[in-house]
Amino acid sequence: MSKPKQSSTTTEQSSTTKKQGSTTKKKAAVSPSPERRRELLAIAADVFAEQGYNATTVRKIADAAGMLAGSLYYHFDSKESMLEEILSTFLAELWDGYDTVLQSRLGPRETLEALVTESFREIDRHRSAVAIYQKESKHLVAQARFQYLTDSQQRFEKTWLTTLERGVAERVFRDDLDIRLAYRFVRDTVWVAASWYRPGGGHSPEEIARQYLSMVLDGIAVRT
Amino acid sequence: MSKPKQSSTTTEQSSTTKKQGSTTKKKAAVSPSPERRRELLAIAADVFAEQGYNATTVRKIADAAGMLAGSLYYHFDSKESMLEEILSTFLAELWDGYDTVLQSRLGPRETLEALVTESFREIDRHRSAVAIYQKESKHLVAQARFQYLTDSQQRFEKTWLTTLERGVAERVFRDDLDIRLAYRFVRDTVWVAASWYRPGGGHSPEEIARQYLSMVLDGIAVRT
DNA sequence: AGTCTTCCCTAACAAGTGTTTGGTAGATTA
DNA sequence: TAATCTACCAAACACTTGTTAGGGAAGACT
Repeated sequence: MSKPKQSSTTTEQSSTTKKQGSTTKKKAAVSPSPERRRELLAIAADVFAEQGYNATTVRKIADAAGMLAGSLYYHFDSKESMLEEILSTFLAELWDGYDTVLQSRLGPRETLEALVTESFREIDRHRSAVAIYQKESKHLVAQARFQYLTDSQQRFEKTWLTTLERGVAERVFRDDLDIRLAYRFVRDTVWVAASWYRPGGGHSPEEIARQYLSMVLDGIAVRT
Repeated sequence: MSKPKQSSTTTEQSSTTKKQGSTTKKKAAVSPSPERRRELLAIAADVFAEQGYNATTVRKIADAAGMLAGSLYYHFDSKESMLEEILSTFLAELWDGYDTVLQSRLGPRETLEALVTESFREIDRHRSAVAIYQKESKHLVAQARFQYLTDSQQRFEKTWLTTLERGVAERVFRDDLDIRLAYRFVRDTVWVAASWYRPGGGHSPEEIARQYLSMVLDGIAVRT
């Protein structure tokens, strides 16, 4: 929201926009160390998660990092590119975990259990990123820059739907449910946990996964 | 986020702050018709829900309403008071519905079913307000002005926990589950539906409620 | 007829926004 | 020792933000 500078629509080589003119890509500061970047991104992610992306000013991030607003631009192109880097690294690691699960070619029920458990582990590791993803992804998908969010979402949906359909075909999941509703049900129940989950809160990710799976698979009612 | 004007901290009777000095309470425009207010609030709620509160400028709301930004202040004190009115009227109607259910003194399972069904009806009626509530309430509870959000949340939690505990005591709900986890499970699964639910999408609120209840109560696995 | 009331517009304001530019202290390298 | 590089600061910039003040057109009421 904003994007100052840039006068009209097409002309770009005008006056103030000098950018750079040396190395390879866009501008991206001089040569910041990757470790410091990660530190700052972790801080930014926490602030984004707590206050919301739009409500977070670069000055607040800088405050939390013990520096001034302008100094952030030594490490990052823009506030938005911080957000992008946070979300894309999270999604990359998430799919790393998912792919490992999917390559094991388990049965549908075991696949579902493994995916859910893996999801809770990711929530444990990337709590802030997950919270940001949930709150902001809906607006971001409209922007071309965040195309990978849409891609990921579609792959996500396909993965889950396939698993559920396989389960129905193999008679381990009920066949009297709207499968898309079931998908959203499973998906949402898992990820909203990021909004209240705090690491070190007595429950390990695996424990939470076990209980959630127990409820999702068998329900909360007593069997009669 | 902002709050311009108001120079220092305590002095208030300075220069520009004339406010008014006539009727009774704060300032609140002259005498806008309640119907027009409701119209504008509905529009504002849609924009808030779609873009997020902080990302929504008063000019965007005014655009959607076919008027200019300043004109909104004939009807409302501030952008924040629009948000407050949207959320408080939603919560009032929600508790209206809940209280009707609770006063029927049904059994725990029937209470749960009725509460969930009522929740989906509210999502149907106040889709935008629910979406706003979910995204923003976490930041808002910090502000004294939104104290009623905290109150409502606590009453919500108490209502659900009591119902679940009663169910466990009467042996209709499983006793091997962490009841607080079960609470969050039920609560979240219901309300996140607002993020994808669109009225007229083939499913009535009652239908969705039925399917959700079926999953929550009996699980998605086939009974063996 | 005139006065009031309702509802909006025009035009500005002060504060806050993301971002840029130039500089500089301290470590690293030549 | 001088040159270079790293990571930051200080100060500004163009723009956007919520909000206000004054005014005016159209109808309602006296």
